[in-house]
Amino acid sequence: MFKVLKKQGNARRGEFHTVHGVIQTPVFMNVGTVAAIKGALDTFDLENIGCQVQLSNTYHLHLRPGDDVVRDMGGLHKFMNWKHPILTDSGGFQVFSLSKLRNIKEEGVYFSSHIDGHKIFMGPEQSMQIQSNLASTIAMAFDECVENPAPHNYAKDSADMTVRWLKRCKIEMDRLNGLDGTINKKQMLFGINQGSTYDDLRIEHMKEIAELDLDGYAIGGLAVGETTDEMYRIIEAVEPFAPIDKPRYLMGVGTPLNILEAVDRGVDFFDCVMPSRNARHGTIFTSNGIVNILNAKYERDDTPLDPNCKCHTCQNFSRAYLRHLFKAKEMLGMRLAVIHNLYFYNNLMAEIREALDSDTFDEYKRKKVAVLGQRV
RNA sequence: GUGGGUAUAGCUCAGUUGGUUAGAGCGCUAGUUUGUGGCACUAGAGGUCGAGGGUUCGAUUCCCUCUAUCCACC
Repeated sequence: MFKVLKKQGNARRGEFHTVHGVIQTPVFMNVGTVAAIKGALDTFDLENIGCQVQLSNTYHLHLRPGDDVVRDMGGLHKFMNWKHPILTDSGGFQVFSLSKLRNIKEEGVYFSSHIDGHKIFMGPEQSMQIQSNLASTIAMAFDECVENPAPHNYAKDSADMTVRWLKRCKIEMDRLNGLDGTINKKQMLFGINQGSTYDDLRIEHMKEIAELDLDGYAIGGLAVGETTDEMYRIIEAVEPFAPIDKPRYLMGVGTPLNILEAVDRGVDFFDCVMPSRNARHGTIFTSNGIVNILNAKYERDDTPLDPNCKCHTCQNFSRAYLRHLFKAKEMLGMRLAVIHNLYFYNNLMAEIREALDSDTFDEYKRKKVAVLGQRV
């Protein structure tokens, strides 16, 4: 159940109630594709960072260790010792991003494993069954993610099929939630809006899936080749047609700036690999802008990554030490950088929520936008 | 001491049968990263080719001397 506590313009401050606890929104979900946050973080680290929701991946966990293994171990929560909500991505995007040889049909997608190349079939029913075995809090619908730019007719056919797939997902999820052996019988389902960069397709698609009374609505197929302005325009076009009493989730986005702009346009949920991937490559987000910790100028810099940050890394270690760890390719460097970047993202969301609570979001956003893209 | 080898980018080495602006890998410098194939990708800087002399229209390349260094032998 989703409750909007406050609104400022289109920006929403809300609460999403789940069997695994309440999610305060707007929220950033930390990406742990294979039931692990890359950079050697465990779930205790995530608690300290202030992470509310973790995202894991249907496709990856199906391949390894196998969703049947996770089910037999009591589901993802027990398996990785995480008590809070987990959202599982459906595998639709991975088919699009990982597999070059894929054959998309009405029944589902035929493609080959990125690990050993063996043939795999996944359709809406398979995706729901796997996610039910994983027993996540929220399951995502199985969709086709179209790369931008795409021809209008291809985008329309794809969006139409994604609606048909979504209906099959809902039927299968309802069936699975009713089975005796199901671990999480209250597993929720989010639908995914598609339609490439075409306002008419996006709006028509959103209207159709809004009728299905799902637990939440995602906007997918963005940040996959279109410009940032197009992305904002699509969000604006679709927002009026998304149910107001359900959370909106912008999939795979984005930079801190993207998140501020999307919150301002009515989005509640986010996830992105950017804080963790960039951290592993030495790009650090700070309250003063972006730091590339590999830069020579930090060789003898005794200050923390971000002087205003309260994370474990900034409280205890210097830029000079972090740079050394990265140069030496020590795992610890990645770990400390990931801890910081994830803290930064989660803290950004906490500040956004506070600003919305105190009706100062506009002012907060204006201040942040001026600084976030800069290099330190 | 004798004989032989080597000397080219910060490092390890290619190369030129003598011919425009001398290459690679690593390192270095900077940039990129958006529902994550675990450490990726893109670009850039950097060399009077050990020193001196000779042959030649022209030498990093051929010859001589020196220096450094490695190996073997005494």
